[in-house]
Amino acid sequence: MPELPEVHGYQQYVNSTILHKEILEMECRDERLLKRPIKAFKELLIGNQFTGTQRIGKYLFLETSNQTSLVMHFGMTGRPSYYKDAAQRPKFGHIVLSLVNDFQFAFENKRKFGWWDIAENIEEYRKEHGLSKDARSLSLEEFRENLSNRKTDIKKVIMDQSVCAGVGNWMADEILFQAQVHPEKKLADMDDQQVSNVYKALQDVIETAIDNDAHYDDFPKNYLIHHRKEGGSCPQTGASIQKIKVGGRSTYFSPEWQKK
DNA sequence: CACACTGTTCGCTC
DNA sequence: CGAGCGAACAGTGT
Repeated sequence: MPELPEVHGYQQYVNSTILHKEILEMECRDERLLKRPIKAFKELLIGNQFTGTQRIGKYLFLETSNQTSLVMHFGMTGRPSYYKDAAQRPKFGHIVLSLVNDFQFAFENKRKFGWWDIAENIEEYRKEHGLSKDARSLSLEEFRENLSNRKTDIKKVIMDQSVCAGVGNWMADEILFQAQVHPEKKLADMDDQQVSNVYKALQDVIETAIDNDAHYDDFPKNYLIHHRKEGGSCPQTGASIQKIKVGGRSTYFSPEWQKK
């Protein structure tokens, strides 16, 4: 599930559930989800509490009372879950924190592509991991800088987390649909106006998704997402939506509407 | 059985 | 060294 808007929602969820509550225990059922020895996480978390959060792209940072942050990445199938009764532990809640108020916090991760890490300093961590500033707070000028002179398809470029952190597969398709740009268009063949159209669509799609709590059914009628399947009907032209592979990912677009 | 999936990371080539 | 590319990772759903 999680691209930028979903992780934004997870951040709100964390903020309203587990901040400022002492962590008593940590249990992890599959340590492949941990980027460091479990001992390091326990030392950081047990007896401590979360004090705030930051989100950069799809990465969520949970700050603790001693500066160092817990880093969460949800992969393709992750979400947080807060519940009281241990019997309510979700089926895929592979990592669980027990809190002082008898509530539990589970990191659900069906497909196990998500992970936890530790960051001493969030800004340094961001740079070390090649993340741009969060797409939502990126200016047009910064967006242009991050594009530099990349040679590959525009879709691959905007999905690159060092260009505009937070964009994933469906958002990239939606952005390019709104900007009327073909996903295989090369940056070198785009003029300034087209680049700024992509930037504007990027911001619009993010805000629309957040306004609607990442609930796709509520997105505007003219969004591709309602028709994002092979043979779907383009909400602008009525033409048949086409499916291709770009950068190994399924890509949907409207042939006449999105020009190469 | 084959394939798809809203993501990242690794190893390889250029 | 960096960009680009394809495969790998793991599990579930159709």
